[in-house]
Amino acid sequence: MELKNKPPRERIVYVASQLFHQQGYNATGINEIIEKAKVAKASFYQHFKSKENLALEYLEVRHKTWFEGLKHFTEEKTAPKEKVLSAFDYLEQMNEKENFRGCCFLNMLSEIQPDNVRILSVIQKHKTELQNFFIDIIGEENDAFIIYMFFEACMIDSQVYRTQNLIEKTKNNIKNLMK
Amino acid sequence: MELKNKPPRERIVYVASQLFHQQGYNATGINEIIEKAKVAKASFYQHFKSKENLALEYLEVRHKTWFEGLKHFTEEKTAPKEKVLSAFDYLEQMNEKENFRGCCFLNMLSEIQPDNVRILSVIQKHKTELQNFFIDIIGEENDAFIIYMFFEACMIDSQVYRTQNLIEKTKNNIKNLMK
Amino acid sequence: MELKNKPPRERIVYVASQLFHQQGYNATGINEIIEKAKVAKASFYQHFKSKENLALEYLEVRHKTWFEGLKHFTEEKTAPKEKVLSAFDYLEQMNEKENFRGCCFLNMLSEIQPDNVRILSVIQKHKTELQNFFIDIIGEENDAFIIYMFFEACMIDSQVYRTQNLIEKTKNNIKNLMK
Amino acid sequence: MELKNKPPRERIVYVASQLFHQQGYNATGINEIIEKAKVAKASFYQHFKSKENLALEYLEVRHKTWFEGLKHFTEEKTAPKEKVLSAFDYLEQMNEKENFRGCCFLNMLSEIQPDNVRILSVIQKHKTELQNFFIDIIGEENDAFIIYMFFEACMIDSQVYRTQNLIEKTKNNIKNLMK
DNA sequence: CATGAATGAGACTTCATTCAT
DNA sequence: CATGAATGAAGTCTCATTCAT
Repeated sequence: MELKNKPPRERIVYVASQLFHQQGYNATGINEIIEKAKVAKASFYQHFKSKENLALEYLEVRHKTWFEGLKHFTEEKTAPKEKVLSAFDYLEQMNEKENFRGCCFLNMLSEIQPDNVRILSVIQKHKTELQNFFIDIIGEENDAFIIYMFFEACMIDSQVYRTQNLIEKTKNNIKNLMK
Repeated sequence: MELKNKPPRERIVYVASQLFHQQGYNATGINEIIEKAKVAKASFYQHFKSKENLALEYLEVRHKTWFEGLKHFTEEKTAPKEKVLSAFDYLEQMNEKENFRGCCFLNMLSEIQPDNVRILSVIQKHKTELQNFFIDIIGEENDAFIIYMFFEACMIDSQVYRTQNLIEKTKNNIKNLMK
Repeated sequence: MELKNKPPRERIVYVASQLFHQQGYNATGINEIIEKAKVAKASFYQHFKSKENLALEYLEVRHKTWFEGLKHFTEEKTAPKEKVLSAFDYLEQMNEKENFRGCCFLNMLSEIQPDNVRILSVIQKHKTELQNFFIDIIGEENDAFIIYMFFEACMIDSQVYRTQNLIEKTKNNIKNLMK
Repeated sequence: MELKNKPPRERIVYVASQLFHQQGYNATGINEIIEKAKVAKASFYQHFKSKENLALEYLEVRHKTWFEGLKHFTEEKTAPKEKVLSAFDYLEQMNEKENFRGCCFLNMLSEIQPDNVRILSVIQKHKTELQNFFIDIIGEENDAFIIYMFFEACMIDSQVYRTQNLIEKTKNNIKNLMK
């Protein structure tokens, strides 16, 4: 992605997204962001009232692009079973692409304070949409929640062990479970 | 827990455990720890070479006590199904007790850098032992992994929504699935 | 020198120069520097990436001003002998002015670690320029080195005993040696 | 040198001497000393009331052993010229042996505060004895001071450039100057 | 809309020293 | 004579944010 020609605001969001996801939210300082985004400090605060506001934008953008990617991956399939399996393929691809850093919403959840409702609600919205995604595919709510749980656990497990092992196992299980 | 009469090292670990779990690792400074543990800063560094070393001890202690709690909860049951169900009861109880802060190992995982092998391996050890815990109960490995995935997902989900809803649903599912 | 109206960076360098030279490099903390320079700590680190970078600037500035002083002292003389003698006069004057603290490059040399190439090379540059200064005046290299050695030894000796005694003796010797 | 079987006090002085000379006085902490000397902290303060007292002992010991080494090097020669030349040989040998760290008395001088009379007087004593050493050999005071200045300057110069170059030049000069 | 300079508060860590045993 | 635990002060450096231009 060519940053040079993008407007400052986009550069900030892009750089921050990389850094927040790879090193964590608290471990990433404003200074590092503006330096790598080649933006003056005051310009940063012109666009974002605070670091937390940047975090919100980061999550919103991620929410959008992540689901776009997911839908792009699954839309070519028609059968529910195939759609579900390609959701797990998407997971594997993202793990490779992003170095097994897991779910950036859950990572953020680990770092925020319990009273931070603004960020928490974005995280909740994201997970609720994921649940609805599976409900839409599968139809039956309880089964959809089981797949959702597999999905969440696979995401976590691949972050813990930095492998796709459990995802592969789970795809096999799904092949047997869903007729 | 009465801190006053405990030796400084224990006070440090106890206070740090509370704070790391409730506010996160990076959000908790040495200053806050020593102030609440009523310990001089240099005393802290006499006991722990660095903050990371304290993190390691925190995770090791947590690993030990968490499994003690889990085993204490499940050992009175004999049937595998009952044992599994009480593991989820344990989860619910911990959520209440600790304000839905989720799994401290996964929270720490979100905050460390990818190259931090020391801490990562403690996290991996913990999750591997949890898998083995379910394998021991259930016998069959694939089924055990499914329960493990339910467990992980429930832990995450209750941290996201600050409710026990998914845990309750999952316990009902398990009652039907395991005959 | 009126500090109040100077920009922060100059205030820092000026105050640090005084303190480094009078108390030594390691004995002078950032806190003392910023307090006396009336500058916030973060402002300091905006201007200097580290204390060592300040040390480098300190030596560079000193290198420049010290030679300016030396040349100012000697340029009014024409005969080599007179030029050399006024170099020693300069030494005496600096001793009085700076409380017999000796050569700040040699003082720094005592404090740095052997692998600190950045600072070492500034020190070497300074001493090489001093040798060249005497070579330019005297013409013959071996004789110039003898004067250089006298100069170095006098600088050291006056720091050890806090007197100008050896300098006076040496000036007399030079009067006899150089015809 | 086998440290294990020596009494604690000797171990402290030996270790401190190495560290003070190689890394500097302020850069060497008590903790590093007692750790490498394998001595408890309180034991250290049983033997030395303060770090400064250890510094004094370090300099006193060094003063003794350094002159022993010098005399050992020069006593086999009879002619003044030869004695002087072997003093410079001693310098070269010490440079090699101690990694061109220069004169530990001058290094200490760079680190102490101007009002530290206790340490200053040890340094002065050492340099005075060196002057007397050359006076004893040469007889004539003024000539002796010239040799003393050569010696001091060579010591400094070899610390600056980490070479023996100026020492070699100076030995050649002395061969010509002293008939 | 963009900027470099400045900031108070706090980060983690080490200093030389003393105390109770 | 020896010791491990504890300490107040200070060390260097970074945090998110604001200000004047």
